[in-house]
Amino acid sequence: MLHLPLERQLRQAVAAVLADADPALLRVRPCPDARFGDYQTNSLMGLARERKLNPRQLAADVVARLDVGEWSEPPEIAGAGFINFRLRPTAVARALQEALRGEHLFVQPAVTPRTVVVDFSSPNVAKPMHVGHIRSTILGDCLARTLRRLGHRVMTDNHLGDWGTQFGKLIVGWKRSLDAAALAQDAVGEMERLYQTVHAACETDAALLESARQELVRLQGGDAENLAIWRQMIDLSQHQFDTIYARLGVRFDHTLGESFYNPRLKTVVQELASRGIARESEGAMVVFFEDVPELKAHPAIIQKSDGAANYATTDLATLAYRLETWRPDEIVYVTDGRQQLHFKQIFAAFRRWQPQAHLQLAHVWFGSILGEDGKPFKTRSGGTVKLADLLDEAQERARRVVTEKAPALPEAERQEIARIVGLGAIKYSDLLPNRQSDYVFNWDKMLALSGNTAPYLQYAYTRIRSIFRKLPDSAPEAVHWLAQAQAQCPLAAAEELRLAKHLLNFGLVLEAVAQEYRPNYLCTYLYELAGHFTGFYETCPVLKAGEPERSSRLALCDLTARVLQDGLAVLGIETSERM
RNA sequence: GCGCCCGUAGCUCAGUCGGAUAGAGCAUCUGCCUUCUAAGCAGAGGGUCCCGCGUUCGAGUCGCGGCGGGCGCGCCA
Repeated sequence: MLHLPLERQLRQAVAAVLADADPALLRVRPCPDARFGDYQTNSLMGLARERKLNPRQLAADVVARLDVGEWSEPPEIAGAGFINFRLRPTAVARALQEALRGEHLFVQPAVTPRTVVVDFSSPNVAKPMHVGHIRSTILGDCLARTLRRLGHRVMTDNHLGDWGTQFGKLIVGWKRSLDAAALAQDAVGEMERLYQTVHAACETDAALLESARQELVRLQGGDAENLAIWRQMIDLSQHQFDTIYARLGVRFDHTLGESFYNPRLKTVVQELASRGIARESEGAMVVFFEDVPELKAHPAIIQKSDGAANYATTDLATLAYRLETWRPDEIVYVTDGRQQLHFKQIFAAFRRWQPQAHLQLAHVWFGSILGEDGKPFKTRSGGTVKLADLLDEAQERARRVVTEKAPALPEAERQEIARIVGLGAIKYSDLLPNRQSDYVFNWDKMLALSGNTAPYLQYAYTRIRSIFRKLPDSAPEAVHWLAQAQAQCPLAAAEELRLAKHLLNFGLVLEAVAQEYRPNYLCTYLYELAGHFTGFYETCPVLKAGEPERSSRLALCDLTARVLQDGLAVLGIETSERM
């Protein structure tokens, strides 16, 4: 967080040299290589180019006016016009003391908190949650947690697929071949069976297909019996969703499914039609985007030729409802990449509909989950992999490892560790790759307990906690270091200083995650933090060190544990005291 | 046909928006447990960043053209 005063001073210095330079373009970032220093700015080279100035001369002029001695050694000009800063250890120590006093944990809360709606997960009623839902659920939850951690107001909303043509077939199945015992045993499995049975039969049975259509029409028309069946299907499904979300630790502020917006659909269509945004084409109501080159060939249908609305209509109604009700600054949609065109259409249609709205819209998309063969991930028999089974297997595999590595721990504790490690492994392996990459699902890699994985980070945390368990009750609290550190610089060892400096960048990384919707930045940061900690752990004895090193190192351990725990919590991953 | 994304070490992938000598994990090889948890650490080898042209002080990153792969493209969501 010491890049902040450096950046502030840089802006002042540049303003003194070039009064009209845009301060927003002036940034101080961590150096890519510690040999150059701790922080750098490369902004002056861009500035020099715009104005046809000599970049090194500009850097020299700026450095001459740069007052950063409180935090940094004298800045150095390097290369084509970089300015490098090397933090003074006393400034690092000061930031650590603030954190020990509880003033911050290396995160600066947002100066202007925003209201952000995060739309994610969105499973379908009457279907089991499967691997296809995992990325949206984990990514969306992590982004919500990141934004909250930075001090923003966040509303999570689960836009359930609880309406649509599939309910015609489901109701036919429910009425004709429902197995009550199976429903009591595994409601979602039974509903899935009903749908698949009827769907397959409709291929050859035209009369059955017609029945399904009629049941759908009755449902849409408000038929009491069909509505009751439909509501029961939602309740049974919601129970399944709640079970999974509880296991994953995912929480929604709202669960407003597609059906919630049914009463608003007609109005949306009428309004778009009357405003000339949508027009009739081949019997359907269609929004054309002649002015958007990318969408010129891709108009959006908002009402089918049979008069029914579709998902574009629902999404527009949803968007408008959220805007009216919650007044957000931003809405984030977390879905897979195949819906890119759809969201471009929705956003473009919305801009034309409500051009005055100050609302940021983000489609945060992610790649597919593939099997080892590079094709969409399936079970050996070719079915979809159910999320509950996936979580079970992760925990079971983790349990075997825990039992092998820590046989002395009581059974109940090993179970709990296996839960934390197994779920952590799944989440971390999902958040670690760039979200836009296709994700190759691999049990061994996911649950590998070495390398850049959740267990490695969780293990680093337990090693720290283990030190504190060994602390005699009479030992001074870590905060006692405060008094000692006033007079002397305790961060003498290179490993200590490196670890301490890395702690400072926690907030910077969280901001990057929120800015680009990329949790993998946080994964990388935490992995580096754990790496710096183990480097420190190997070379710097803590409990056996004399004072003041001992207190200083205890403080460093305490802060590292807190950042690790907090960072993992932002990823939605728990920590354990022992492993 | 058009659009979006991808192509980086043997394998799986990062690369913070154009910055400095391109990084990590796995795998391979060499060391390190009488010492706060070895689920660990230290070190080594390994590269035509798909190809070509361009933009500029500087390109894995931007533009154009190819090659290869994935996905999408009016009444499913």
